[in-house]
Amino acid sequence: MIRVMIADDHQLFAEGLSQALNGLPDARVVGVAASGPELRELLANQPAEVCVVDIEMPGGDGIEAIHTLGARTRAIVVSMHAGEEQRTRAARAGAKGFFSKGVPLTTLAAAIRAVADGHDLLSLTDEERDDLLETYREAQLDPGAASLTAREREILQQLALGISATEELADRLYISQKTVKNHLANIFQKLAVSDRTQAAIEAIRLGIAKPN
Amino acid sequence: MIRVMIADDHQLFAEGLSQALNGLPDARVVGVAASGPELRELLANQPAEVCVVDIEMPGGDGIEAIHTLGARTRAIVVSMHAGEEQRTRAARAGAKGFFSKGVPLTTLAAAIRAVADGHDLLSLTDEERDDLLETYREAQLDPGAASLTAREREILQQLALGISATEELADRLYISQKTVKNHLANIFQKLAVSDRTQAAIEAIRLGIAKPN
DNA sequence: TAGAGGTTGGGCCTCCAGACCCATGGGTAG
DNA sequence: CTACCCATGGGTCTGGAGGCCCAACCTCTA
Repeated sequence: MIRVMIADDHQLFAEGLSQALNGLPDARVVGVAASGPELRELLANQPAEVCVVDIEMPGGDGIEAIHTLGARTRAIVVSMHAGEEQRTRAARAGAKGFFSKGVPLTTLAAAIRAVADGHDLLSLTDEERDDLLETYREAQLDPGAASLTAREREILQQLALGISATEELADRLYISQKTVKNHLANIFQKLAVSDRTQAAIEAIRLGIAKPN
Repeated sequence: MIRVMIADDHQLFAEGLSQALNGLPDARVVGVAASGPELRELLANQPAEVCVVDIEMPGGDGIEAIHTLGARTRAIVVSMHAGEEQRTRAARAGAKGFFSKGVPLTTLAAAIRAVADGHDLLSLTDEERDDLLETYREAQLDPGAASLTAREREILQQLALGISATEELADRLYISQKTVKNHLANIFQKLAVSDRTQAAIEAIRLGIAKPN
């Protein structure tokens, strides 16, 4: 689980991004700051692996805040305007990534994973960076969830959609009720849960069940 | 359920806001556009009650798009810079609300509910508007969820956290297992579900279980 | 003051969920 | 060719989930 902190003076953006990142199965937003100083304050009490910072913030902008982050917390800079001079400013400040706010969420998510893994996106060429991000496109699931088979995933998806009865699950998947129960038993073990209610909750949390 | 559409060329913002609004129990984002023309196209195939439009968009900005919305779909304009002249531009275009991107998410959520209810926030004084938003602060829950009692809500919260066993629920709430089962039976009826798995899913969907 | 609704419990019953065994066939990797 | 894993399915058993009925007690309100 990657702990992420967000710093942006536009609250609507910060809260939206926070919700979106929390929707990822492998990241968790642990704090939202509206300024550089507030970010430092939050980080003093709450560790985070990655920090998403807006370059344009009133009252001492994000660049200064990055300098004081320390080695444990790496920064990704986002900006409204993706100019080359802003990119170099970010790089000089020690940021590990730089993105325009026009990029898709999946790109930022991949960047967060890559940076949390120790990569410095700003030391790469555009092509190298895109290739690297591609490999981080999909969420690193929990060890338990990662070992789920395709069929088990199917069952979980249905379960998270509210299909909780064994009979209905069997009907939808065209298999016997006994097989459904066997699959569920395996799922319980892999996810370390004890019944289908907890399995459904875990499935939603892990993002296995696609919301629409 | 209020159907919301979002138009913003900053994809990161649009997707983040989309996720955040989908987190609300009484709203659902049915489309995300990156430009005015794309918004019109989406609306042609998919109705929506409220539309959140960025005023600054390349290639024919949001203002023009609002003109063509029609009576069913009402617009709320958001902007990076909350200038007075932008507000009047939005008002003249027929928008029903105007907000800086610096406002908290809850304010936008309240505005969406108010506008969906037929209010025109731009025809009010600041004070009147704030009062009105205050009354729309909390989500209008589904009829079923709305009739849940405080105790039933507590049970649901625990359930959505993964406390699925009757015994554990009873222990946490300091009541007998029988009472837990009675409460659950009432919850099932009110939410129109048939077991605790479906109840937990509904609780998460309705936002009854606070994520953290 | 009487009634309504919420919370707390009881009893009883049926049936299914989950735990623990097992076997077979198909695909894949060594 | 031989294992191994997966999907499929069987059997059995016990505990608990959910259905249905009921009753105290409390608070609030008409």
